[in-house]
Amino acid sequence: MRPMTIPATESRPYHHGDLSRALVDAARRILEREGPAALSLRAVAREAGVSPAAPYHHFKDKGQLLEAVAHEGWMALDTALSQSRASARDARERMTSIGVTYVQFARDNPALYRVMYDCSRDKDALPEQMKEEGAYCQVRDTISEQSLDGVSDIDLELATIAAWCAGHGLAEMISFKQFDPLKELLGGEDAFLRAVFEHLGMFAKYDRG
Amino acid sequence: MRPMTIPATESRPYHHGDLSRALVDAARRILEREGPAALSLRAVAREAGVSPAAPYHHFKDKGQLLEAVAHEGWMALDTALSQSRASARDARERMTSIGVTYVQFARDNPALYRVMYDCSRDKDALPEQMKEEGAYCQVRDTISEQSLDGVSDIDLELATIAAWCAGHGLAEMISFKQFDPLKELLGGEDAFLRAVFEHLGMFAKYDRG
DNA sequence: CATGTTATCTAAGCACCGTCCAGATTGGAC
DNA sequence: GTCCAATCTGGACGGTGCTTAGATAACATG
Repeated sequence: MRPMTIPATESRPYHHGDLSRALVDAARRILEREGPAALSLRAVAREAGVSPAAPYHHFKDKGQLLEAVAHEGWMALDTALSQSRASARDARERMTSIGVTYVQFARDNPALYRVMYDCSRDKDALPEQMKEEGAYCQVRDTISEQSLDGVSDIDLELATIAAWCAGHGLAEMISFKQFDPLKELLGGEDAFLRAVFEHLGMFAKYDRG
Repeated sequence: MRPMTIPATESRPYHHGDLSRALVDAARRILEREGPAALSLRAVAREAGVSPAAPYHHFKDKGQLLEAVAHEGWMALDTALSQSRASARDARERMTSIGVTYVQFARDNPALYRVMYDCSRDKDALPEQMKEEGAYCQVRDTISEQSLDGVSDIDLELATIAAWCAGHGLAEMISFKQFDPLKELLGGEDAFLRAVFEHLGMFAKYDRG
């Protein structure tokens, strides 16, 4: 007695169409709406309108789904950083700009940023791709661009690590909203970020200016 | 038929004696033996030889138990840092020493360090006590000791934040064991840590030397 | 010493979680 | 049209955090 006519117009026409895509989207929606604590596999399946076991045909386990979400986070960070680099006037401004952009990304996407690093913490490793062509490379390239010619590869790598550590540390501290009075004193969060990065003075050694 | 004589010699003589203490100890034991993922309330109760509901008479919920564990972590970090400061020869060495000690603490107690910051992440705030008399103060005092006289309070606070961020960031990166080749190149992890801190160069502005 | 109060602990149960399995459904290849 | 393989569902298992009701035992009071 169920219609055999045009079931194609239903909201779920296919088996599900592209469920892995839908699951990752659902996860990101939950993440923004309710935060990382509410991100259970079952909640994601519910949000996608599918049974709790369905995700297992597309992801080995919950961790692998979260990795897919984290991966999109890293790519979003990539584009944010490269936009920031492109819009900066000179090499020096590019350095500050990329650092501030990194921290702003973490501030504006706190749940996503947390998933990105939680995945890494569980695996005891940052994503390989990030080191080979992603955000980490952009930091290294930016440092390299404004470095003096005699800087060795080791120094360049150390500077990149130092910058990355400082950025990540600052990003986490920002989420612990305890510097607010200081921020006001300095005239807003952006000014605060720039001030901290200045105090890191991490690039003095390489600065062409 | 159970003996009414000398039940006092049993391993559990009292109701439980000091269960909150026993629970925190059990939690730390599990943490070292099996890592943060295995740290469930029920596992802690099991390890302490007590029913799953017993902890609720001593802690409001699981988070509060973890906070107690984290608190002990912060205190342990406090003593490690002050020992490090006390054993350093001059002010400059004290700066490097406290930074390296911080990262070493995180490396040597990875599970505990993670619980410490996971608690903070859940509460969106670092522990108050840390800012008022704990590790954070030690960093600020150490910077203050070697600073030039004209340095303002704001600059001192910014430098402390910068140092803390760099230390925490480095501590997390170290746990992602991806700098190992570089470490070997530089002759071991300690040399690596010192090199990174040098590249941060964060105290150039204040350095008396 | 008997009594009652209070803190502590247990047993059982709730809703939820991640995960697996048997079976139903479906799209596409032959 | 038939079969196959991929996909999805319903149901189950053990685990989790947490609550409630009731047992137990230390302690203060008479």
